[in-house]
Amino acid sequence: MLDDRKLAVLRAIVEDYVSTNEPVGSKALADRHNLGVSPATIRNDMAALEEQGYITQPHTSAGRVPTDKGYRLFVDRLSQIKPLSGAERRAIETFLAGAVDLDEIVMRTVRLLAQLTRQVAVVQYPSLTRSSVRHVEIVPLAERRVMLVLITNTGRVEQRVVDLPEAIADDRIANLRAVLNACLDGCGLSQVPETVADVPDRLPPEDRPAAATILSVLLETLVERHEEKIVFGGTANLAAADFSIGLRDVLEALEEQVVLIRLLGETRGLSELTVRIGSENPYSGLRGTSIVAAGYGSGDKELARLGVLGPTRMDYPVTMGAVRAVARYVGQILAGS
Amino acid sequence: MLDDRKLAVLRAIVEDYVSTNEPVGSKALADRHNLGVSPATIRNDMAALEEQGYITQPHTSAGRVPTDKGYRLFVDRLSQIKPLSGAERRAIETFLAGAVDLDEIVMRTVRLLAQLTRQVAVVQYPSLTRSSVRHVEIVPLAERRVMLVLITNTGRVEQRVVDLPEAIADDRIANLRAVLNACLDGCGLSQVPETVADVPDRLPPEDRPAAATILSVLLETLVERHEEKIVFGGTANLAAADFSIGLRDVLEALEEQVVLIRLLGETRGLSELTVRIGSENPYSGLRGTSIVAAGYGSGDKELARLGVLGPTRMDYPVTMGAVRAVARYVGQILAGS
DNA sequence: CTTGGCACTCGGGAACACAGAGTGCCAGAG
DNA sequence: CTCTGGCACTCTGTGTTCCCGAGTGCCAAG
Repeated sequence: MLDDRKLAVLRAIVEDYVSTNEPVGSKALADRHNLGVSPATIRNDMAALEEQGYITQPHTSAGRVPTDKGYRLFVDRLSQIKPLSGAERRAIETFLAGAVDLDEIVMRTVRLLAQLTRQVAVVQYPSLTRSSVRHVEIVPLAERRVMLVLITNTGRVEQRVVDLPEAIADDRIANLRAVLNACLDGCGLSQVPETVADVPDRLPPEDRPAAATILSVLLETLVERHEEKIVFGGTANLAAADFSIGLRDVLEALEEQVVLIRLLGETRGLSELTVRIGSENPYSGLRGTSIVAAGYGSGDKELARLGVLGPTRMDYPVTMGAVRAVARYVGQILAGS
Repeated sequence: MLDDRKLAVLRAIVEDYVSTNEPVGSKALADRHNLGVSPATIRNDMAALEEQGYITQPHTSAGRVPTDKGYRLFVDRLSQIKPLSGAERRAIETFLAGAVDLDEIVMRTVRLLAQLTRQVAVVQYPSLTRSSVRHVEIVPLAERRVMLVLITNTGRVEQRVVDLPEAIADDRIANLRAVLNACLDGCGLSQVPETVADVPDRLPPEDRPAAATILSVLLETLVERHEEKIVFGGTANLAAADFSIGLRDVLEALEEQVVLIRLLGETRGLSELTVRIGSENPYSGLRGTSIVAAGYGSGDKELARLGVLGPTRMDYPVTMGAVRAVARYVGQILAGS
């Protein structure tokens, strides 16, 4: 069906189109890449490629442009992920190393990705469901009010103010805190509901109402925040890319947490790249945009995902290299802190 | 200089231009507003207004468009802030009331403002410098590692991991925590540096190295975070507004925390509105955009600022009404939590 | 299978004309 | 002195036409 030369032609078309943003014709191809054949031959190959839906022409007398299917083939079989330069790697490292807490790690990662790829960067906070408890703190604020602070092993901190049904002395709070921590230390967040079930039984009866209130807030926190937190940046790069049409749709999609999460896609292997090209992606407002995403995590556990979004016409090898590298570094930083 | 009719003409020009987005001519004005005079008279007035720099014409044979100076006069003397409808007020209230923590309050406020005004919303987190300490927590994580958590009266929580120079027992940490809280409870954050100066003296000598480390991190946190946290949303509204040119600049400005903070401007009275029109604002990339901002706070203390950014050609009375209302409600919510 | 030749198509830019909105100015009326 | 109607003038934006050139598809020959 597709012999080697046709594939070479497709690759050349994608590369040229990405770099020039103009439909590429047979003559230009023959000139710029030395394929060793004449424009006429290339035309025949192009006709075949078009026949099979890998490329298309915007209008009769124009050059060819890759279709989503064409990009897909390019990404799957015709390109190699381009590793970052040494300077870039070092830049990543130093830039991320300066972060002092999780918020800052995530914020810097967004900036980094956006700058590196000149695209819109999207980073998901380390998932609560896949984290575990590092510490639970109960801080008395007033006689009948405490603050519940949950610290996870990924450095994420959730806090919630709780109004208690009755006053409770500080030492009893200390006891409650001790019991809770004894139960939950290192416990995966998804196991928390089962694990705390027997906490009230270990407490003196008079503390149980307060404990019940606190526990219910704790569980609520886990449920509500199940909807993951996600952050993006680099939208200025959108304006530079030329898809003036649809820009509004893209911005809207970005502000919808839910859409954004679905965009990052499902997990495959850790730091395995997911590429969604144009119409492949689940949201109609994003025709014309592609997503390159990867999971990141510490050790071998994937904690969340990150990626970039840009025009279908993007430099996939470079972008994929950048996303993969950043995902790895973020994982390392997270493991180290 | 400017008699009443000329002012009425200016007002009419602003209103028409805002609603139609097209240069407005003398005939259209005479038709739509019953000023009681003929187009010719209006033309004379317009000539005077142009002479003095309140309006301008894009090209010779077009209608007039307000200048920044014209909008300024309009805002200062010709318009009344438009209060929100009852339905809108209720919507705000219920929407904000559902928030469980500070992050969520801020996030919802951004959405609310963006939706209400159909503009880009910008919200600053309650300032650290103007908050006070509600509680300091020191959580042991490992033998030589603790997490320092600082909770402010505005619900803001800062946390930082600290590596200690030497191991320290839990009960000694508890003591340190007690001393710290005793000193700092209710202390304004700006007073913290002086207040903690004598903490080491109250501790047994063997705890002082650890305490010194922890204190220095605490102070660092205050300094670093002096650069305030700020959040924006509703950028999709930018694409709808028609200033395709310069959109890139606007997006870039929005991603610069520093610029953003300066944009919100300085404090005047609480929930006093600040309006910056086009060239009045300090950042050159934002020619063509105006900012409407207000301070918000609980009680009578201004904690931070919020506002919206949109094209100079915006509906000031409505926008100002919305910003003012949201600022007030946020203040209330914050005071109540 | 490849290649050069050739006729054909179509988008986009240049040149041009034209209608319409809007202006400035002036002279006359109140 | 102020307002008004009339009038000539000046633009921009739009539609039309025309033509160039890039690029194609097809064909016949190597």
